[in-house]
Amino acid sequence: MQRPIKVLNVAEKNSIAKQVSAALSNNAARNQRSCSTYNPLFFFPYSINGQPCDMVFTSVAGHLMELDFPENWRKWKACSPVDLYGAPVLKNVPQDKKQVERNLQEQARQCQWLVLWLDCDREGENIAFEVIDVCRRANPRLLIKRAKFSALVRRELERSVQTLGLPDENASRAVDARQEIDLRIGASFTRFQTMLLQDKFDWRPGGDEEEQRKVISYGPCQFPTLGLIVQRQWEIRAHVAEPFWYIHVTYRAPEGQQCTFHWRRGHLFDHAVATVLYEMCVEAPLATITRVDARQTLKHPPLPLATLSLQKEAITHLRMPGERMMKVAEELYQEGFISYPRTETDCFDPAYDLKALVRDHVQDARWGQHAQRIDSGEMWSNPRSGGHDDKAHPPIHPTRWTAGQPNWHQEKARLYEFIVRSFLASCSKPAVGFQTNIEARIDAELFTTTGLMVMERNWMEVFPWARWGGNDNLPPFAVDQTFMPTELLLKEGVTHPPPKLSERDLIAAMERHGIGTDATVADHIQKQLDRGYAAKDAAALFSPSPLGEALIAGYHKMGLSNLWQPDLRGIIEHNISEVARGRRTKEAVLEEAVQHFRGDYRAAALKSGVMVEEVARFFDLRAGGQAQAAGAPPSEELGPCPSCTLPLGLHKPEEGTPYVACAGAPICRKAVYFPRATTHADVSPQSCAHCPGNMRKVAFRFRRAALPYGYDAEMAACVLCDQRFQDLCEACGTNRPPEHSRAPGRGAGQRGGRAGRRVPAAGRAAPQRGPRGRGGRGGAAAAEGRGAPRSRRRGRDSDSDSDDAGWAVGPRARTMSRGPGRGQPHQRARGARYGAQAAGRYAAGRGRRQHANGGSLISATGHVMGNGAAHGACFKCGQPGHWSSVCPNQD
DNA sequence: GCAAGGTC
Repeated sequence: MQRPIKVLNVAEKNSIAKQVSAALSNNAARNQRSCSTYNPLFFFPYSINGQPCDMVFTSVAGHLMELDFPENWRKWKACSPVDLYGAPVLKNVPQDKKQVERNLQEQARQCQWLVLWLDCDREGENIAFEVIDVCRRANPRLLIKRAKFSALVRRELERSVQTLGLPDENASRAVDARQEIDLRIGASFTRFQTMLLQDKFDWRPGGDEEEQRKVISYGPCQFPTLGLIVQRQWEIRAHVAEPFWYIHVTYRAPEGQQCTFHWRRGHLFDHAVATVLYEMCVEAPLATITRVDARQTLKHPPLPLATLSLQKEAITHLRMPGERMMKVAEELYQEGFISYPRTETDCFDPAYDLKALVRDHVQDARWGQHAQRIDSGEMWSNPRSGGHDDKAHPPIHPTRWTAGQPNWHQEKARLYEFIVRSFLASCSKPAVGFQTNIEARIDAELFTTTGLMVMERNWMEVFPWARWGGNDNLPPFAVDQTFMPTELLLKEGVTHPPPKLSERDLIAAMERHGIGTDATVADHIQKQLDRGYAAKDAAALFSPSPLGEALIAGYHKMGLSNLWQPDLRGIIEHNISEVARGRRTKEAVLEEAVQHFRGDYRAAALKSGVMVEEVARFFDLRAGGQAQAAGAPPSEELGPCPSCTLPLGLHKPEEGTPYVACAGAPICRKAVYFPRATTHADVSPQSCAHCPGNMRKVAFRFRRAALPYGYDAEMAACVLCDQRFQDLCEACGTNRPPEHSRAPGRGAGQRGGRAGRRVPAAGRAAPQRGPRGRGGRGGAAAAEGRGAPRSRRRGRDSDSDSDDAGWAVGPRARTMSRGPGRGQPHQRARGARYGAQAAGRYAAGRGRRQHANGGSLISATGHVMGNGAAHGACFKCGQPGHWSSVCPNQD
């Protein structure tokens, strides 16, 4: 008989230690308190590959160590912030984790093996090495093993413990790199901003000294988050309302049923064209039904809840901010009513006994009946899978039934109810409806209407927040039937700016850009409010504070927008992922990052006057602050353009001559554009095809919703005649269905000079306009007069600094507007950001004169063709697989 | 007085 060895097992948190111990010991583990309050010990015998073991299971509570500068570098005035890029950093166990450390060391001394059961992600791997470090100091002879598990179910845990491996050093080193980058840039820019601005301005007139002192923090998650809020504010401000027209048709049947028809063209921005089409309808108003399509349709229940989806739902349905929701969920979890609330998993393990969980709720007065129907199988349907699994936690679900606890506050009861109902809904059958789509023709115009009858509500019965319904009083139509419309009107509408960001939108945007993790997204949002960078109004919509906007505008004017653009975090993540994959060393990535951000820091410090000037637009200088501010250089004097040596800022040539484009650098990356256009690109002599004027660039971001397929967010329009260069469908004048661009004969490129009007792909030089530039009459106005910020998500081109291409904002910056592999761009432009129905409200893009621009191409289908590139076909050569801006078939 | 990421 072999003598048992002692094995120390460490999990990331107590709940995992408890579950794994229970699973491996058949609920026979002996529980004992340790010197660490939240990390008890569990003892049980076990056998690993035939080797008898005395298992001791305990836990840490997240990271055991913290990265910081040595004491003498922590004093703010001890060094220049730029020195923090070269300062040493230390990893230490902070005071509040000393108990955890002691517990580990006490146990490690008595054990031969150390088995690491930390979460199977990068951070978990890093914590594993922290645990190793601490335990090895107490017992250098420890044998180190790593348990990898993909679910906390017995079979999987048993498999895991019999196939122990080694911890992944690369993953851990990636986290070390992330921590160091975050610390260095966070600390240096926080000190920079704070020491530059803190005492210079009267932040709260009349406030005492304590109120005046505020930390103006910078963080690689904080600032991209703030950037999203500010960017939206600028987009709202830049919106130009434009009227549009549409034909409105209603019909009321003699039996009383009624419906409203929607024009297939949506709406037109050309009043003349809309009027002509309308008059044609009025002259032959009898409508003919051309299509009746009726079918059963399903509405699926919600996916199992992960942290971010729960946050988004709680905000929408319970009006509970994400950060608050996490606190309440934490309480529910601590009391054992719900599962672990920080999870990315949105699919249940098939081995999970969901019916048992449901059965727990049949006694409830509110949802018991529905639970009963699920349990009996009548309502049961396997929960859908969202396709995400963090391999450590199940989706958020109730773990214990309660009718409510006397000490519960209202929010807690509501959140519990939401989680229970959501869980029951996810285990229920989909709702069934009967949808009828009708198409009618009046003259040559097509109109559609839809009716929906909900036949079975199913999951919606237990989930009162769900809405599904439509016109259930549709007149009975048959193909070829004719009717006289009750109303046939030409109505006018107007485009609206995008709404302010809601917390839900903000979370979604952060998720999309990889800013923060599921556990920290809400914290980063809360930090915007705590730091006074943004405010939330009564409708829970975010807008930047003057300080928040000034900070972003300041970096923007310095040409350092990469410090706040949403890609920042994604780029850091991308680089450290290379370390985790073993493709690059931690040292190389760190060195590159330090160089890059030190460069940005120096640039920011050199132009600090720009920041002071920006803040001075919103806040009064304090007594004594004047002198410093007066010495700051005005923002127009930013030094020479790195590409052409012309002074940055507005370069004004002789009267009557066109503005000079910077040869070889059509987009001057270091220049700024807000609030005054000052890039050389803005004053480049792009000439109008219709008049001898120069074109101006206009912000089109929020007009994209109505733009035809594949247009860039930025487009050019002539200052003098305001022609915008777009190819639009003259026949329908609206967003074209996919078949338009598939038709032969496509080729907007056949229109001369097209390439010159398009914004070049990031990282490529823009095609220079040739001798078409005629005169500069519009140039001055173009450059000076357009204060509206352009929505340029380009940042710095990837060739901006040859030594740090990996840290520059490259083509990723464009993925929101389009990008291979991210879905159909047109669909996303319309739907992804605001929802398909809402898209029309923001639609503007097509100038009213769009149809006057002649020279359009009529395809075989009678439609004017535009850029097919959005469908994967190049608009220049018509071939799929590449963008027109990188067309290999044409120059 | 700085970050972000774990967790309580």
